[in-house]
Amino acid sequence: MPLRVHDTRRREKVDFTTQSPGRVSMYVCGVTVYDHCHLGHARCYIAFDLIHRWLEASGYDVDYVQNFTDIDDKIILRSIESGEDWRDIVDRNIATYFEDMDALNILRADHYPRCTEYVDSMIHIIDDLVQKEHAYVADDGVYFHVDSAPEKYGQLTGQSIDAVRQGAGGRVNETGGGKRDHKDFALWKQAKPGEPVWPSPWGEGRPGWHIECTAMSLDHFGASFDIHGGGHDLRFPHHEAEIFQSECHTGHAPLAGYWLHNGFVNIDGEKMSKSLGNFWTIRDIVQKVDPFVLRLALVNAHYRSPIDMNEQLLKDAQRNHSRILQVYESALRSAMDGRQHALPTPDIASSDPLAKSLGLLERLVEGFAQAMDDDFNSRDAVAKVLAATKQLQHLMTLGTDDGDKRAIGNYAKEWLEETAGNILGILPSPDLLLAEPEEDPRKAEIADQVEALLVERSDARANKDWPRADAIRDQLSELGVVVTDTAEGPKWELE
RNA sequence: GCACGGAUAGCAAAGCUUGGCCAUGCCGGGGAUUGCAAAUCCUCUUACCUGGGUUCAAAUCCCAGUCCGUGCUCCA
Repeated sequence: MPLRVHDTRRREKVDFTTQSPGRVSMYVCGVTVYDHCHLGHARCYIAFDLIHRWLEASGYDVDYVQNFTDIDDKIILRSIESGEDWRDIVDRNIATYFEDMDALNILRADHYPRCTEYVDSMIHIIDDLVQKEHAYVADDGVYFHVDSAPEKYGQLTGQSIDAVRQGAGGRVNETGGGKRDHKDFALWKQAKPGEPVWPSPWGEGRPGWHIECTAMSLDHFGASFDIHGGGHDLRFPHHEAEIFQSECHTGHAPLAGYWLHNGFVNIDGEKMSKSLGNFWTIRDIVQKVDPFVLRLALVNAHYRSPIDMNEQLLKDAQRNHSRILQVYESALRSAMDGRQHALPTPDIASSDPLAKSLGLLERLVEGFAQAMDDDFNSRDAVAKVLAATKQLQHLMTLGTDDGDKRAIGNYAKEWLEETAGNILGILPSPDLLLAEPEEDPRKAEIADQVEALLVERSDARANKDWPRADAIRDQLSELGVVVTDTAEGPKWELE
């Protein structure tokens, strides 16, 4: 069953093959570290984390590079505003980046290059582009001349040069600075007073935004690599600029075998932006929402579709997540005791309910793999896991003795760990799950009072005095206590 | 304006490349269980934007149209 991926450049799903058998080189554009990460970053890096995990699970050795843009206008602006050294801003935000990504259970990439470490190679590439007359030197920097390679235009957006000229309207003439043409973009920016600078053949200055990814991908992978990823917004101009720079510099095309772009996150139907006041940072959200629940909510959509974040979505994710955890927890518990038997061969047509149930679960795990192989369709994969939780719950009722129970528990545990755990990344560690939850101090305060009322209520119930029993429950409810009657007797929780 | 993507049940959202079966979860209906609740289990109803076409058969393919989102400027 071949893996198929949607390539932005070809605009269709195609079979996935790598340049070097069994190995995948993957470059994903990282963050500009001028501030905390937001929900959109979470979506992007969870999407590529899933791709990373699935490729590894499929037997590929993945070399995953994700950069940090650690010098740019916004960082300089922050530094001027706050008086803090730009290097301190950058270091601090990189540290919080890793904290946020760890909280979301995102596995580390193999390399996290920073663009300021690559200024020399950027200068070398720019110099080469000037030599080859793909770039020109102006008063205020060096620019890439797009008309020097018109055949490369519009590869990711499908736009022709003429179309852009039309669409840009009045802006076409406002080339600004030393740019000869509206379409051209900066490779090197001459320093303004007070800005951080690096020496170059064109005077002191700093690199333009696009050139860093060219330098870093070239350094790690050479002229061509398998997957280039990033947010949907980066297709143009950033990724098209990379195509120009890299392919004109190396003479090798295409730069990347597959271009993957994740869809955006909206909040309550509106674009997330600071001006609308609906800007969610990852740190803020994980205060309110379990990071695993957030991860499930984001994974529960195809990575290319836009996703609308709202209360209902999180509520659904919360519910689904706790159902999965319930099953996982009971699997862990029954896997612990008793001696293990061999389970029957899974057979969907069998009259043995155990063999049949196992057969259905085998089918679901195959469905999970098919979903992930189909352009990393995590939405469908989640559906398979949810369908499996019911089946696993049913399976665990089928054990007739301890040996069965343990074998079934182990089977359920492995089923979930293979899919929800290792791939979707939404299972907490077993230790964490089985640990006794910390007692709420507010609970201890009223415990005696509640226990006394519960005893009274049990007496009332024993005497079939239902009005009295319900009155006590109402009384408890006023204390903020919810009572549920279970087979082991009444239990209570704070609301 | 140009480009890219989308329109599926009350809601969210897969499936469309390779036409024929079935998404999935929530909500709602019915039932089991329960003194009643909660939880759990069983079960059911409700769909493929519109109009044409192709076909034994269309959510899926073709043609035309409508509506929506995003990009074209720093953005994951």
